Amino acid sequence: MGWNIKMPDAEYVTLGSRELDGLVREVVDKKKVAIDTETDGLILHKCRPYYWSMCFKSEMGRERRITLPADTLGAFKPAFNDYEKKWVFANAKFDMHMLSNLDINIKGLLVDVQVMHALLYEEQPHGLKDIASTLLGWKWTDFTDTFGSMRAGICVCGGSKASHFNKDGICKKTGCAEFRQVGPLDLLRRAEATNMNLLIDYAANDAFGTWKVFEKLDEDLAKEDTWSLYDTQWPHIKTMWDYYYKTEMPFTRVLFACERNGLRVNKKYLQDISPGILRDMATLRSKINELTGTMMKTNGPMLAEYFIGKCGLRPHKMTKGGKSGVQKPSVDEKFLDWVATEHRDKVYGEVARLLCEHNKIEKQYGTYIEKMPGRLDAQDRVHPRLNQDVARTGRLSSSDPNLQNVTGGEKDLYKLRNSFIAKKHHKLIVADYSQLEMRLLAAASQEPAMMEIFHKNWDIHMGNVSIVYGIPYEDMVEAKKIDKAVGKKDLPESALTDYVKRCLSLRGSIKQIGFGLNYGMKEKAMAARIGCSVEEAIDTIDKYMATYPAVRAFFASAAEDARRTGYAFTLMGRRRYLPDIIARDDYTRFRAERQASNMPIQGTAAEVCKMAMINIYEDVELREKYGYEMCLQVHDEIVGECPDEHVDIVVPRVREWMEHPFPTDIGVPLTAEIGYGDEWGNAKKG
DNA sequence: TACGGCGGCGCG
DNA sequence: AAAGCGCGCCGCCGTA
Repeated sequence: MGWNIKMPDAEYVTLGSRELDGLVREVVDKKKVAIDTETDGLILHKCRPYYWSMCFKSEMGRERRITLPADTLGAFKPAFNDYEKKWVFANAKFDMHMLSNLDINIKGLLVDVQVMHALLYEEQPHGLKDIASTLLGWKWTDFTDTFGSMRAGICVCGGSKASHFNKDGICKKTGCAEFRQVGPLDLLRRAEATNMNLLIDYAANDAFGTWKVFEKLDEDLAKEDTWSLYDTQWPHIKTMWDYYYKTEMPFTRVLFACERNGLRVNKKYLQDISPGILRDMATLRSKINELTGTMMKTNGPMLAEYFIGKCGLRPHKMTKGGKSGVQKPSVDEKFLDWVATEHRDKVYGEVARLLCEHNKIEKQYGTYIEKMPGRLDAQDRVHPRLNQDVARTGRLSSSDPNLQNVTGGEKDLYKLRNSFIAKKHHKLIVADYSQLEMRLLAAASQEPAMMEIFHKNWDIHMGNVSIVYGIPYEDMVEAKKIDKAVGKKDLPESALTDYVKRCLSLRGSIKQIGFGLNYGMKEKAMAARIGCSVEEAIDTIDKYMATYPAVRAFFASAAEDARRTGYAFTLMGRRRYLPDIIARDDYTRFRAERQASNMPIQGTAAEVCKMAMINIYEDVELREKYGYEMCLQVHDEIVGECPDEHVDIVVPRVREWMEHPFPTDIGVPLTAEIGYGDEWGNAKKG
């Protein structure tokens, strides 16, 4: 098996066996137990464990490594109900879902070795097999290698004894043509029938590996000091061990609750808007075919051939070239937009416009109309995963589906955000931080002038313009009002005087500067973004930096510190190692520098939202008395659901936790805007 | 036929 | 040669 250590024999304990009662008693007494499940699939809301395994240190100081059938789980309820016990998992939320689907609900603390690993080795993969192999030098075969491929078909008539299909889809054994895709369950059944010992051994490996990896990571976290911008403010978080157990471990339970709740989807709404979208796409497609005289694919290399080869346009940039390394002209939205405006009177200008429109609709249709119904549970709720060990900055990521990139605002042509709704007699509570990253920039740099803007509760971009250019803040506010009124046709165009226009344009450009700096943008890119000359961009940046010298110093020291220490860090002391910061290659090094200046801001913003969510979750009354349940986080936004009658109590309470995520002040006020409504897209601020 | 890479684009 | 941080997913294409 590739093991180079002495491993305890795998035990197998079944329901009704003589050993079971003794084992339950022993587990009840344990402070820490590693467990893992073997399930019939990966779907969070419906798959179930068929076997499970555990590992813990017995009285003799020796690890026990045990596989059990799922029907034994009920016997361990006394252990699962212990609030103090630490349950060690690899990918805890997944196993929690599987157990929960059998109505087994673990009350104790959820320790996840993958999350622990992500804190120390954020640049590496965090799967259990990867961790075990890099930390301990252990390897064992994965599920597919042990039990066979899931790709082959399986015969329905064959029952639990799996029979493979030939290439024509006919069962080799019976000639039966009725088949379905092989799932993990089929493989487990096959293993049961053919080699039960292998199954027992394999299942026990995962729990044992989890346990050994846990022991190592637990020690290593304690050796790792946090280095925080504000370390004196949290004397109780001295090491990464402290950080893990006080922050990430409780957060896992919060995320599990979010995933478990999911969001309700209005299936009928999706059905209703589907035909119209299909019609729009078909219309666009036929127009494109007509104009180009071909059955043109709407994306892919054919586009380059058409615009560059056939129409003779000059490409803006080239693609990377893939495996073959053949670079082709890039046909992205920017290019299509350019063609559509520069050549609007030509046939291909119109084609570009139509392609642009079509491709956006196609993407949204595929993602949110076509695939969504298959993801829903019996209550029409979708359960996106909220991954705690993916983003190197410490942010969450969302997948299956990703609800952190649902189209919104103007681009949401078919109001897809409104397909996410509250359940009956409930409202969605949508809470947003305002200008979180800009506030954290002010706090991290301790720039007094910028902090002052937030203390006065000014709009940061208008405040920046006001200070950098000496324009009275009131004028900026007035300009924005006029702009809004003209937009609504309450005022004539003539109300937009040159002065008002100047105020508005300065706000726009300084806003881009603010974002650009966070991303480590250089003046050239800034100029392109703002739509001004490079000289003007340099001038604006200079003015900005002269006004906020501490901000300049902050960005400079972010890169310098990373060069000296090898890593960038956040307010709570999470690190991101950046070996490329000393790369000889300029492009590589510059990228590391941009990452170094972005990490403290983006990473700290992630921590702010994380702490807020923990606070909200641990405010038990919110849940148990007022029925508030969290559903989703979109980086600086927390989406929850609560009964209609409790909205007035829940909203200010959620706001309070968001605005005070830490036990101490960070020197800049944080503010959250909270809206509620029946649909995600319509949650009105109130 | 399945998979991985890539281009492109959605969000913060 | 390249100069915008962090993600995930779609369709397409080349590959085995």
